[in-house]
Parts: sequence; structure tokens; C-alpha cells
Amino acid sequence: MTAQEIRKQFLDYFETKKHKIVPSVPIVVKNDPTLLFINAGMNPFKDIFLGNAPAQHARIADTQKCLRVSGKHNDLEEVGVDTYHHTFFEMLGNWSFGDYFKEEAIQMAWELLTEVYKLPKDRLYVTVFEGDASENLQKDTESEAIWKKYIAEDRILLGNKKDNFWEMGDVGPCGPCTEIHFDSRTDENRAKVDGKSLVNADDPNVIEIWNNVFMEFNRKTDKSLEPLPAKHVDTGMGFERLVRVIQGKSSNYDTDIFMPLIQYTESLCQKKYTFSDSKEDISFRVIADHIRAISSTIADGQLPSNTGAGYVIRRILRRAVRYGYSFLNFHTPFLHHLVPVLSAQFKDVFPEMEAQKQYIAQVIKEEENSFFATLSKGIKIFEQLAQNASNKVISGKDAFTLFDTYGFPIDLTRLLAQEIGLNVNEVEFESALNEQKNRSKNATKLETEDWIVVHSELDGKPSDFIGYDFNSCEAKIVKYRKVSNKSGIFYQLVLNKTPFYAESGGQVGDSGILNHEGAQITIINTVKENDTIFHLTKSMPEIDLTKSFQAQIDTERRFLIANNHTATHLLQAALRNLIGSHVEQKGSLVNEHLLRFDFSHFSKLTQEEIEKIEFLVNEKINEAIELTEERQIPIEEAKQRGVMALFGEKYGEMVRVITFDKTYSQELCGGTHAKNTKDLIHFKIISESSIAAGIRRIEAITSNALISYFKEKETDLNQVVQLLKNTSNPIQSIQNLIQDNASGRKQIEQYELYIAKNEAKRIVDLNANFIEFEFSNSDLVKNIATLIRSSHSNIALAITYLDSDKRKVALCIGDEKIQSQGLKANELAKALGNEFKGGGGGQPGFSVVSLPKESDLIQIQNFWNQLINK
RNA sequence: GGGGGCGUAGCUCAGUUGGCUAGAGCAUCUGCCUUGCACGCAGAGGGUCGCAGGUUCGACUCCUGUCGCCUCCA
Repeated sequence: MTAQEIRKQFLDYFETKKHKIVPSVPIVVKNDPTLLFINAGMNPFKDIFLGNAPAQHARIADTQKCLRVSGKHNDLEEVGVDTYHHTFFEMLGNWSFGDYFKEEAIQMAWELLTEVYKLPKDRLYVTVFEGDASENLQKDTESEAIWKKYIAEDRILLGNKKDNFWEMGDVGPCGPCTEIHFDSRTDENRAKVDGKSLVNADDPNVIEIWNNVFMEFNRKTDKSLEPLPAKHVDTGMGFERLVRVIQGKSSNYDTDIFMPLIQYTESLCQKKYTFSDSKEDISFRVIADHIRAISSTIADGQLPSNTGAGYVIRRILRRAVRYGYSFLNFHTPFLHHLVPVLSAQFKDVFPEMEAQKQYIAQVIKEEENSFFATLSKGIKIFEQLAQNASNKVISGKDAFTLFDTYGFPIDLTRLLAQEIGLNVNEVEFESALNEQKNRSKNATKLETEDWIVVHSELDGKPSDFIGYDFNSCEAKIVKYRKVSNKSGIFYQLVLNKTPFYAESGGQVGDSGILNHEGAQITIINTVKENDTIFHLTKSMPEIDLTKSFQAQIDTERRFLIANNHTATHLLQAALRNLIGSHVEQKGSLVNEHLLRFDFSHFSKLTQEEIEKIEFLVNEKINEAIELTEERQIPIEEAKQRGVMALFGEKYGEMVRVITFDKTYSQELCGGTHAKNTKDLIHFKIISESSIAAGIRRIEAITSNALISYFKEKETDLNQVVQLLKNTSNPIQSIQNLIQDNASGRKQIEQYELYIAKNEAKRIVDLNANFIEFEFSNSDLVKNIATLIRSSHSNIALAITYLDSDKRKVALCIGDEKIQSQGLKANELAKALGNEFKGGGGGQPGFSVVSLPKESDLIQIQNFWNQLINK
């Protein structure tokens, strides 16, 4: 059975059991500071379990894209070394929200595994929660009884709280779970050791394949448990493991999920994968694993970068390149070649990858290139370090600098050192790394105090957002808390009802005020964490917060933001019309000043294209198109209508559709918009640039901002024309000025040289050793001195002149004079400076002294004569 | 967000504790050589030393701020 079929059968099976099959949500998480990526199948349903959102369906099944790079059993550095850990993986799951519970869940799990997948029953074991006296938790006798109907009693094992009681966090829903394990050892080995003893014992061949969690309690803050009114089922089955056991392989990497990638890698590097633990084979596995993680996150809109989620991707990509470089002889970008292999595999289940494969490959190639540049630079620096290494040891400090400043991986440093018989001081390296970690941690300390609940009866429900229809409303404060970080203190307020739009989809949050009989709370921004809307303020007034407030947004600001958001839609439609349908939104910022739109496209837009885009958008503005807003459209219907949706965006079953002329622009969107396109007045692109490989950025302005933009430009131009004496052709005038300036400079240079030559000759002819010079031009004096020195190596000469309120004395000593008499201009300058209350210095041949303006020339000359005649 | 590094000619980079009239290689242009190309030879053009302040007789070099890029950590 192929992996494709196995996945399909899972979903088909649960569909026949009345489950709604939903697509995977994007792997990149937005609006949740505690999570960068989806790391478990239940993440998308967290709000349902917490009671923050209602379930759309009582029964759901899906396959969910997940990514893990850290955690107890998921150290990135371990992936590829063994046979079953991954960064990217799919989690198959079926869910019941207050519907079926233990009886049916266990029955279906057993049926699917043994009847559909036909896994041999004598290789299966199950575990059941044994209870925990300290928590006053009972043994899960229900599950045990149900299992007895299907499986031999001696294959039902009891598990402790760590393995068989699942909790979401310190508080919240929790419950016992039952796991299904599979023994994939050979018959011979199975005869020798009872599989029972290897369950949950870290044996790579006796592995957990399916976990069924039965949420029936709510853990409260005081640690006590109360029964949940609605009980839920949450299950997770690792797809890659399942395929491995069904296909009878001893490693996940031997299945048809990974082998196509490994085989293609073989053809690229002309080496063979031998199913071993050699460095080469580990490298094949690392590459096969990592390309999946990199490609799927890029497909969901996350670019490699130097912060946050983007940095995680960069690290994964670099690890893959590192292995390929060190053990498979890849010295030029290679990872991106694997993208088509992968996108073909995922075509039916994750179409976003196939749709963007060219773009994904380009992004990866560019990132690989930049890492290879980093590597070759690092090797250069390493070679210098190696030469200076004392006692055959490269200091940990040096290794750390190489890693920290130049991004050169530490294991490559080790490898290179080893090759030339050197060691790296690991202890020193570790301590430098830890120091760095602590520094960062301390700097990002964010302290949140406990929520102060004002209206407890409203707790747990999301705020009612009414901002699409109203700019103000009567509202109550549900709760608030104080948050402090390095930059200061602020408060987060949750209201029962709010007109404030929280930052999302690129649109900035609203600002405004909460007013109660003149007492005001100034809201500086509005943000969202998951589905909770936080109103931010710098200070809380000393008033009774239980009163109701008039919540009022900054209407003028919102109007400008709405205009820019609408302009973003018109722009995207224009781009897809004029540039091509490969244009996908890759980022967006909409505030009261401008709109910024990032999109996939492979070349710079020409001036002509920009003008066409502006023209089309302005045409739509002039058509005065009314906004059509549909709040509750089934997503399937929207898709059929061809409404624009974004890759990497999470959509519910009912979506909001924003339309401006249904033949022109229809988008899924949660933002606020202009009532009519004519509000925008006009649209102007103010810049077009590139932010990454394959991504262009357009910045544009509308309405008020545009008016002040043109005003500013006009004022500038008027001033320029005025400065140019009202020229009729300012561009020509400026060109002339630039030309004149350049040739003028050149002429001055020539004249200075000419003067310097003449002066040098005149001074030499005077045969003097002290000259007063009338120009106050240090450069000229320097020129003269240089000329004289080059032709008269026995000269000792002082040239004095006034320069900006100082009496300067330039000292010039010929080379021979320096040799024969040991006269050095810089030493003489010091002496002069000491004598006449000034200072100076320079080089032996030429130095400058700066003295008070009123210094006596005769005295200086006498002193100078003494100095050079010693 | 915090730490480290970088920003000098079209490109890749030198520039030692502040001071030798800002340099090299490649590229460009001109001339010579060559049947032509490539090579070679001779020469030329090209730099607000990221930007803005400050210290100093003097700043590419030191200090402060700022912008951009690289990199590690969170």
C-alpha cells in the first residue's frame, strides 16, 4: 500500500463514520506568541477545547502538517541520526467534540488498524491509565473494559501519569489516554523477548503509533479536577510511522515517503544510500527530512530570515546544506532541486506546494547561495585562526567568534580542525555560548501580572467585535493586566464588546479612547492573541472600572486605513490582471500613511508596468464602485466563485468576502474597507523594490497622504526652480550645474597644482628656511612641501600661514636631512608646540604645528633656526 | 528584542597604535602589438571612504547618533 493510499484510507474511513474532513491549517502560526509552528495535531482545535470557540462539527478528521525542532524528544541535531524522528511530519487525527467518547473511539481505532490496514493483531499492544493516588485519579477502567472486547488481556498494559494522562498545560482540559503500540521486530527477536516489556522503553522497533486522548476533566488553578460538561476525543497518529509499519519497513526513511527524495539526492551527488548509520547515510536522511520542513513552511508564507520562525527555517536549511557539504560533496546549491519531487508527492493533499514550486525553489536556492558564501568566508577566517593556534588548540573564544559573528557552524570548525590535527576548546566555547544565551534571555524578559477580572460573568467568551458596523459603542471591561518589558509598562484590556480592530492581515490595530463621564483611557493600539482582542494603554485611571465605558475609535485614522486596505485589494487584482496569475501575496502592511504589498514575482517591474498598474487602479477608483461585504459565505462557495485566498492563511468554514466589482476584485478578508472606491481619490505607487529572492515590494499611497505627498513634491520643485532663478527647464539646469561643478573642480585642481609648482620653485630660489605664506590653504601648502621634498632631499623648511584663527607652521624635512642629521619634522613640531603653547605632529618628512594666532613670527623663526642648526 | 561584525572605485577587497597627496586586482576607455580573437605592453578615466554630528593641528582610522547588510542568541 502506498503512502498516498494509506492517507486516503484514513480520511475515507472516518468520512464513512460521519466525520467532516477538514484541510490542514497552515504550519506557520500567527497571532500566538507561545507558538511559532503547529507542533501537534490538536493545535488548530485548542480554542474549542478551551471553550473559547464553538465547534463547527461534532466529528472531524484530518491530516495536519506539523513541525518540531525542539522539545524533550525532538532535538534538531538528532533528526536523521535515528530512523524515526522528524522536523516536519503529518499527524492524522480524528476528533469528537462532545459527541462520541471512549467506546466508539477505541472501536474505530481498532477497526481501522486491523480491518482496513490489516495490521497483525499479534504485534499490537495497548496502554491504559493506571490511576494516580497522589492526584486522586482513578484507573481508567472504562477504556480497559472496552479494550478487552478486542484484544487479549495480556496485551493491555497499564501506564503511569507521565505516559497515559494528558494535560494541555498547568490548567485547562485534560484526561486519560490510551496508546496503541506496534512491535515491528523480526519473529526471531519476538520469540526471544516479549514485546510487552519493550513498550514505552525507547526500543526503535516497538513504537507508539496512535494516541487517543479522552478529555473529561478541567484542571483548575488550585490544581483540583472537575468533570467537563462536554467530553472530547483528541487523537493523533504519526503518518510516517504508520506508513512504516504498514509497509513493513524498519525505518521511516525506507518508506515511499522519503525514498524518492533520497534517490533523487543520490542522483545529484553520485553516491549511494546504504541504509546504514554512516555519516553519508545520515546526510541523506537529514536532507530528505529537512527539505520537507523548509518547503512547507515557505509554501505557507514564511521566508528564511534572522528572527523568529524565519530563523528556525534558516537553521534547518543550513543544517541540511552542512551535511550535504561535509559528507556528500555538494559545493554548490542542491537542495532546491528536490522541490519538484516533493511537490509532486504532496500535490493532492497540500496543493499549496505544487502551486508555488518555482517560487519555493528560488527562495531555497538564494538562501543556499548565501550560506555557501558564509561558508567560504568562514573557511578563510578559520585558516587564519589555525595558523595562530597555540598548542594545537583553537581557543573556544575564536571558535565562538567564528560561529557567532560569521555564522560558521561549530561542527565544521571541529571537522576542519581535526583534518589538520587541531582541537577545539569545547568548554570555553560552551561557556561563551551560554553567556550569549543568558544575555538574550535577560534582555527579553517580559513580565505579565495576573489578570484582574472586572466582570467575571463574561470571562471565557471572545469579545464581540462590532467594528465593521460601528465606530463606537457602550462597553464593559472584562479583565485587564499589567505587562512590563524593557521599554516600559503597559496594560492589556479585554472588553466584552469592541469597535476596535485588532492588528491582523497586515492591517494595523485601531487607536482611540474609552470614556466614562470624562475619565478617559487612551488606547494606543489593539492586538490579538489567538482570538482574544487586547486593547493597549499606557496607564489606568483611578476610577471605578466596573462602570461601562464609551469605546470610541480614532475615526479619521480608521478612514485612512480603510482606504489603504481597499487600495491593497485593487492593487492585487491589477497585478494579477497585468503581470500574471503567479502573483501571490507574500506580505502586507496597511496603516494610515501607506500600504505596502509584497508579492511573488521574478523580475523588477518596468516603469511602463508600474504606470499601467496605477492606471488600472485609478480607473477602478473613478468608477466609484460600492463595497460589497458578505460576512457569512461557506468557504466552498467562495472557492467556487474564484475568490482570492492566501496561502498560509487559516480560514474557517464561513468566510467574509470583500468585493469591489465582482468581475475585478473578490478577496477573503477580515479587514475594514472604504464604503466606495471613490473615497481613495487617487492611487500612487511611491516605490518598487525587492525584499528577497522572487519577492517584490510595492509601496503606495492614497487619499490624504497622496495630497500631502504631491504638496510636498510641489513645494520642493518650486524651491528648486526658484534657486535656479525660475528656469523653464529645471532638469537641464541641474544637469548643467553638475557638469559645471565637475569641470570647475577639475580646473581648480589643475590650478592648484600649477600654483604649487610655481611656489615650490620660487621658495627654492629664495633659498630660505622660513617662509611666510599668504594663502590660508593647508592642502596647497602640503602640495608645495611634497614637491620640494621630492626634488630637494636636503631641505629643512618651515612655511607659516594663518588658517582659521590659528598660526600654522608646516615643517618640511628632506629625506637626506632626516638621514644625515636625524631631524624629524614630527619631533620638531612637538618642540615648537611646547615652546609656543600649541600642538601638532605628523610624519618625519612633513608635519604641521598649530599655534595661537598672535604668536610672534620672529621668535618662531629664531626657535626654528636653533632647532635645525643643532 | 539583545550581542558581535561589516559598509572604501562598476565588482572583490587592502588600508598596522589617528599623520607617508586614498590603494590593489578585475572590469571600462585610449594607444601599441597581432591577419582576427585571446594574451601581452603603455596609459587614462572612475571614490561626498554609508549618512549626520563630535574630539583633534590633522579622522577612512577614535567617540556619539542614525541607516543598511551579515551573523548568533531569544
